[in-house]
Amino acid sequence: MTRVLVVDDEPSIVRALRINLTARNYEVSVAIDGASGLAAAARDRPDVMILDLGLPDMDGTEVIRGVRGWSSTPIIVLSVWGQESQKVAALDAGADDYVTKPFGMDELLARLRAAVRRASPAPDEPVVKTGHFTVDLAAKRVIRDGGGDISLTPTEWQLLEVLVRNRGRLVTQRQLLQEVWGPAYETESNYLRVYVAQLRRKLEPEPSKPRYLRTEPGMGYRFGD
Amino acid sequence: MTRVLVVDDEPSIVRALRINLTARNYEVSVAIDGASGLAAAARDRPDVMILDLGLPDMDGTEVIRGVRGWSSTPIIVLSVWGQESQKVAALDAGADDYVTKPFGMDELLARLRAAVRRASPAPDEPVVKTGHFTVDLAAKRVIRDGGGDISLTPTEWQLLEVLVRNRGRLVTQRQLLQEVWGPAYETESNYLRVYVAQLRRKLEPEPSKPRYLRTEPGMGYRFGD
DNA sequence: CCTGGGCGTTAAGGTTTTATCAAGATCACG
DNA sequence: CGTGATCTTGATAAAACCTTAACGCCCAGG
Repeated sequence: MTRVLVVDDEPSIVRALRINLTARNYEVSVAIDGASGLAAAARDRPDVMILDLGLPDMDGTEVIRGVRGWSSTPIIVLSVWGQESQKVAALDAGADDYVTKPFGMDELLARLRAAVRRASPAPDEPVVKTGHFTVDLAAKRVIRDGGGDISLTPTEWQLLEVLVRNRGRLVTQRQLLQEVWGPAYETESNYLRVYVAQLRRKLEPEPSKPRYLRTEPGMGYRFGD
Repeated sequence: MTRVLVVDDEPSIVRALRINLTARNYEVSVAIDGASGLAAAARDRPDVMILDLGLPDMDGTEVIRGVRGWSSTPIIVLSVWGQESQKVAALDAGADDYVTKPFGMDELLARLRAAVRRASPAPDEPVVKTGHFTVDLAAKRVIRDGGGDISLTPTEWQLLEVLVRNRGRLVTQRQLLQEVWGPAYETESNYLRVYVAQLRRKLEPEPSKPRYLRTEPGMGYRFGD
């Protein structure tokens, strides 16, 4: 289910969006100012954001920059008609699209679909096989060779997913922490050690001699066979 | 240089776009109907397309679908005001953005920049091959010809990275020390000797007769084959 | 022939980073 | 409200890494 974060302080707009989006099977969360919008983006990891530029507490482009610092989640911006320069500033700050109020719900929904579609360009090989187990990204399953599911906790799964999507490539500790725990946890590298160890215990044939979940000391981890 | 394909049959718009885009250092090509637009897209491989929906020969969404069949080049659509359903159809067909005529050139340019930025996440050419090994900057990996990873420590990587990014060029000791250890270490040329030696031991077929990591006495080092 | 500077090599010490374990806190669910 | 699973946090031992210093080589210049 696609998760949408709406950042807007006008109750009528929030209400309209919530109803329409929920009816179309989006999962909607709402923030009513910039600061809580940034917090919500970090916490909820929405698949797409709808952001009103006329927020009470901070400039819309600041919010965009705040999110763009660590995430490439698509951002669709809302603003009143005629603010040409604002449009330009928002797009240059990293917004993906722009809708003028009052807007037609159909248009907004179409732009939303377009944004989400653009953002997910990875319909590639959702199944990765190694010599000892198979990871099915789409089905969220790990199957041991010779049969038998390996069950992972949500955090373990997220971590494995990031590594597998970048298989062969080194993923820095920062990036892992950011993508799994959020930008506020960039320095909590202990979490990584604990969870990498758990994954190794579940996946590796010899957990003390990791073959698939490899450590690159001082840099990060790498999934590879 | 970014290549833009404009598909529009209104001479005044074509002229305005050509002037403005050329002035901003885009390379502009033009087609005046849908059929030649599709042909031009296939032939020129533009980095981004600007497409007017009101073409004489075919429906705009058909053009979009035609391009989307084989390419993910960003498409920005132009159309007259008020055709709400047309917007929706175009976005759903695979357009990336939508601008209503009459439009402000600033806005169009901003949307163009946003579209190009989204589409090109990889500006680098991060793989360098020599006769004995391959350096993949993005994956932070060195692979020996004949298979087998060579693992490097963080400092070794940084040093190798600076040299490889400047391959063929002489890099002074100062520059290396500054980029790897920081400006305070400009004179610690002993560090360089230690780490260059380590890299040679790991990479060179004959470490005592360096072929890829060459010393330029009194000056610095050079990566080359 | 001697001397000194630049470079290559090596290895020990100290520091930082990582693996592993275990217990307390928190969350989800009935 | 209780229970089990999951997540956080801290401690400790092991491993990897960086720094530093010493020594030898080569070559140019005195």
